[in-house]
Amino acid sequence: MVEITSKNAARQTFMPLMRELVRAYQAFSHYSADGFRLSGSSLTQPFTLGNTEGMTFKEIGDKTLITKGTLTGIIDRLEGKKLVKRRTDKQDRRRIMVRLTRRGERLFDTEFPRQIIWMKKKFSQLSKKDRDEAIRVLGLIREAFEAE
Amino acid sequence: MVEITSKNAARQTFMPLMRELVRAYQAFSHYSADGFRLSGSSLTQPFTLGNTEGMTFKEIGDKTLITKGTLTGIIDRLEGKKLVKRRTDKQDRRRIMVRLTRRGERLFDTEFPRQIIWMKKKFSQLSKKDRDEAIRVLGLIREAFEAE
DNA sequence: TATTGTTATACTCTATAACTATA
DNA sequence: TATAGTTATAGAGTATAACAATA
Repeated sequence: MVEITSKNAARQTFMPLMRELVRAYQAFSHYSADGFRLSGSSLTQPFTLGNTEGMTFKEIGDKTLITKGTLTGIIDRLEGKKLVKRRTDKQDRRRIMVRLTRRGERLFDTEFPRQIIWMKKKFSQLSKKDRDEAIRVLGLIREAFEAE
Repeated sequence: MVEITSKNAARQTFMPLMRELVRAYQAFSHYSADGFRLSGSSLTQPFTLGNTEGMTFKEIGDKTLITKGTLTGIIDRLEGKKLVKRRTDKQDRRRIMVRLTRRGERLFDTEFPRQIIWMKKKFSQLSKKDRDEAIRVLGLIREAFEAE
């Protein structure tokens, strides 16, 4: 049924994993609770600025893999919504610190837990053992792709 | 160090998994070989039209979770590049079949294997056992989020 | 009436290159 | 010169609502 070629061998071996990774992430991100959608690599991820003293553009970019030009626009929009504010670093005036405003913090403090509760309902369908396994193997995948 | 509240309990329990899922996917998708980038839920995923007789807009939308208005634009662009073509279904003239052109097939036949080879280099860093585990737990995650 | 796909609208994310200000 | 961030440009994905054609 299946041709035995090295091309097909590779497909058989890695396609299912690749597909499952995409599908799992897609299901996860697409059905995130509204108002706090977790898109691929954007700042809407609550992992970035919440519970920090602020970060420079450079730091945010390094962490999220967003290029600086793109980041300016994203921060502009968040600033427009009064969720973050810019502040020039006094030591090095090229640097600009970005930090949550009170309103931004309030959003993270209210919306984020709501999101968590919703996530909990979903992730609870996995056993503790399976969740630990998931964390472990996802870490391996990340390391493999981060290398170089 | 950590407050013991139900909110924090949820964070402790599910945040690491959530974070690893996002980071692993991010690393995977961001470093995909150029020219064939795998974005979140777009048709650039080789899983959609390759090796099919064509699909209707409805079918593609259901499979990729892309809404119909968005899909029209995506197909327009692919058609502009002469990678796909539209054909009205004769039985039900409301339906339009989308199918790879010869050029589209050629792209999938050449670029896709190249992508696979690159993926192989990365995924090979995981043992067979870990890859199987990854497929299994990612399937569980997908099922949890797809339910309802 | 219901379904399939299109159009119009508006917004976000994306990268790149040229630019300004600072170091 | 090098680094941090902005601006300008161009393109792609996103959803929604109103619409046309067909069933």
